[in-house]
Amino acid sequence: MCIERGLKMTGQRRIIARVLSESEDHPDVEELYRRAVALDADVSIATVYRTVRLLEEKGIVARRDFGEGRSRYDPTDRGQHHHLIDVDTGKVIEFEDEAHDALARDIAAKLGFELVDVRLQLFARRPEQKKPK
Amino acid sequence: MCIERGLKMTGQRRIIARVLSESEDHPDVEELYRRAVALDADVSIATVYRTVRLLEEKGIVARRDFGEGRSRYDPTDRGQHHHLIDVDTGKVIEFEDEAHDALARDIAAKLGFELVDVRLQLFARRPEQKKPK
DNA sequence: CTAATTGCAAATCATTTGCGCAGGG
DNA sequence: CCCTGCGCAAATGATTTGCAATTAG
Repeated sequence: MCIERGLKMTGQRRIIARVLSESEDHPDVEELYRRAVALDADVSIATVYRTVRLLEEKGIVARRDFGEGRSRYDPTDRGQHHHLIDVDTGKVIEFEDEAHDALARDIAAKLGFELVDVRLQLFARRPEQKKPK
Repeated sequence: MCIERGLKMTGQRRIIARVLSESEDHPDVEELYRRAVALDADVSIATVYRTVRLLEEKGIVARRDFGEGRSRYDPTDRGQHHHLIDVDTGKVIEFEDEAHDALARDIAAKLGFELVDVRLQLFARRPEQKKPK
């Protein structure tokens, strides 16, 4: 899936790549490290950082920043998508929206630009359950 | 403009508030500190951090994160707006878009949520001037 | 065999915080 | 006068990096 990109396929890279491709959520490096160690103890957190950076440069994973001070990652093979963050639970929901992407392209064009990438994050809450403060 | 919020109006806060309200761009703390010192030497970077956090909690400034690893700030009296980042120059352009905000509300509603906040960033480039690599 | 990769620990970077002192109300 | 806010320097937390040992191709 990512072997033929000029990277040596080492044991730790294999593990980290697997952890990433199997993840359905948006783990941070600490979490990736935990999962990797659970599969094979021979990984250091430094290698996770290095690998994740490498995969990001190669376009295999996307780095996300939800304003928590650390980065989260997810494989790009899930397709271009955006995020809705439940402000009460912190849960992240992915979604795609054709109409939105088209609108984004239009907005950029109107400003005289050609769109390269869009980052959209919706912070929201479930309406019914009023949080007692 | 922000005095009656239960904050003591000290000299350094006055300076930092002025620097912020006069800024047309999105300075980071380091930059705010530089500008503040230029007006009045009696400010420490720690105070800039403290003040900026305070003003953010009070809703007087907005914290932005353009994925550079540090936060940038701008006064909220400029209104709710989004950002287009020129990927070649790093320049940030602000814009508003009614249609987009409505669409965002719709998307959240469709997912069963009530929108609290939207963060939209367009990464784009000017089409004509091809950057020589 | 040789360059790429790893682990570890030390180094960075942005940001926060403890503490004794100063100043606003 | 009292409590809040300040400067300083040390503490934190995430991420990066130098270096010597290890390994993929």
